[in-house]
Amino acid sequence: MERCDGGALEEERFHAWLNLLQTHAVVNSRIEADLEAGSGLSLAEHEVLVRLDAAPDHRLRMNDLADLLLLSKSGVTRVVDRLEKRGLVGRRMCESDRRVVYAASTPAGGKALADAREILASAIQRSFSRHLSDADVAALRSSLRQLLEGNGAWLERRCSPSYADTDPVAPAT
Amino acid sequence: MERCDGGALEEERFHAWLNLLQTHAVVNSRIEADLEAGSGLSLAEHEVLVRLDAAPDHRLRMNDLADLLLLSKSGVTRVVDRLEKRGLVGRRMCESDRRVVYAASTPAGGKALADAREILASAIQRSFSRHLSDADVAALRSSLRQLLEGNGAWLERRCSPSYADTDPVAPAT
DNA sequence: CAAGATTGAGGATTCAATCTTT
DNA sequence: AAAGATTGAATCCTCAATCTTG
Repeated sequence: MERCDGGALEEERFHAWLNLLQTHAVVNSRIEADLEAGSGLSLAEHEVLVRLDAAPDHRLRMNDLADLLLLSKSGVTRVVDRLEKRGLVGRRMCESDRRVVYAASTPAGGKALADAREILASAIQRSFSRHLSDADVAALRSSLRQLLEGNGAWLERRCSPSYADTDPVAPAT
Repeated sequence: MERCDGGALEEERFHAWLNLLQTHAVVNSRIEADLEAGSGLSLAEHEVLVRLDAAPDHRLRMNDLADLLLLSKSGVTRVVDRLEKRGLVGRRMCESDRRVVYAASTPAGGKALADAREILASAIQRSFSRHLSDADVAALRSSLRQLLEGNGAWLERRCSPSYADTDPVAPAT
């Protein structure tokens, strides 16, 4: 607690939190703008394509997609609606349990993702990576990971989509 | 470019960015939920009150408020609308230039802010500060600040509202 | 009844257009 | 015409209610 110095430490942390807010707002909006301008995909749409691409058979149940995306279930329904209208994903029924719907990546979706990859990589480079040293990145990830763990939000599969070839654990369904 | 190792470094940074996204989403939603439950204020509304409270005469032009808040001008108009309906801020005309409108904190707004302070402090403590060491906080702030500077978004006054007593520069109008 | 998914309603935000004042 | 502020339309998101299937 703040018993040591009457609030200065608390201040320091309050500002650190403000910085996190600001940084996210600035970096994210720039990256999303670059991605959208270059590929026509929002970050949310892009992440759907990433997750589907990473999944076995390039498909996922809507529910599982919602867990991965940190988005409400209805939010996922809507993102998938938009992508489906554009032909980038499709819906497929499950034979064994007719309640579930699979979202599946289409060839066009795979191509859109491939096209977006370079664009996103250079956007991240421009607005994020370029400004940090290797040590910064390592320390940042460590702190961010502590925060995720501390808030009960650390799921390995959430944080390591197939963008990484390094896949230490099997993608458990 | 990624000429060093064929992509592993790039991967590392891509994941660091994903972690930033996730951490912001998780930490922020928890803190905002706590604040909203305890004080009825959203983070955006709270920040308006903070900025007005920090300003000379407890008032700011709508335009300046928009700069500070990292929100569009119309967004500010709407937040102020909501707060005005609840009596927490008021609008005042400027005599010398009748185009400008001041948003001014009311006594009720000051009280709401005072009430919210403890709630927000403990929310930040619970979902953020508690999980980081002093060294973590220092390193995190350093990295985040580099990112802000690198993206041309570092404005001292933006990142140090009057929550801090330390006010090195005069709040230029 | 519980689980998976969708739909409807409502909130918050942004862009472009508008209005007023300089 | 330019600056300050607001408004309208559109988008995206969430919550609660609903529908279907197990």
